[in-house]
Amino acid sequence: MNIQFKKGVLEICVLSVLAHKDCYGYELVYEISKQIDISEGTIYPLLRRLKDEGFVTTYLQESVEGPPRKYYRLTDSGRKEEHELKEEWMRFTTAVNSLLVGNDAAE
Amino acid sequence: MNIQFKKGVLEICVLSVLAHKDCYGYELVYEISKQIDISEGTIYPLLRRLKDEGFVTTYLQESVEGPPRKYYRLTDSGRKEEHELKEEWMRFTTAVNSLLVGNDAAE
DNA sequence: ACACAGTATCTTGCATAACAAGATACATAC
DNA sequence: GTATGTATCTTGTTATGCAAGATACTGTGT
Repeated sequence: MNIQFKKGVLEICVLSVLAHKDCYGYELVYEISKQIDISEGTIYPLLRRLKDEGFVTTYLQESVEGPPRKYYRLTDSGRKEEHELKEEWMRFTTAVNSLLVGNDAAE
Repeated sequence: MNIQFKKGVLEICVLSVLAHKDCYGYELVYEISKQIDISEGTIYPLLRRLKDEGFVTTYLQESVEGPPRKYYRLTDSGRKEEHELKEEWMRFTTAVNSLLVGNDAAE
């Protein structure tokens, strides 16, 4: 998979999953990996950024299967960001596709 | 516009425009800018990479409006790359959208 | 002659984000 | 006590886009 394509997009994916339910990091990797390859070395720094920017808050919860889990929950600001980023992503892919298709049609 | 989204995508855009017609760098900026912001500091290094990788060849042509233009033409390898990258881009956006829509539906 | 705008190419240094690899630690099973 | 699965986090590397500026040719206005 082209790593470059993911730049900026994984952030929307994380926000989008969190808009559905609170998750811990390891769980997010599992959920997103159903569609897109993502590694732990990517998710944890990303989650830290989202917290630093105020888009998520965290809380710890114990687990019977291993060490305690750090859950992430969207803030209002995070919900707004999720919405805006998603709109921007849609605009962007529409623009790209019109460029690609436009040139396909002309071949 | 989110700069990160463009990572890797501008390369397909350039290849796709070149699949339609030979272009010089300045012209590519103009064509792609109709849909996506792109600057000259991006296009020239990108074109050099594409040439180093054997996806394009170049030829000079004089202009009455300024300095000579360096035209870029797709090679067979470049045409193949354009096709493969486009397919990968389609697969990627489908995967992302299914993640985003999936969570929209669950809200 | 001189300055300026438009056309055209190219380079340097910076910012960002994803990843591989590894460190750490808890729980359970063998 | 060793290995496996769960879980978090850090370090160093890599790739790409951008702003800013350098260079140079052509035509226009003064």
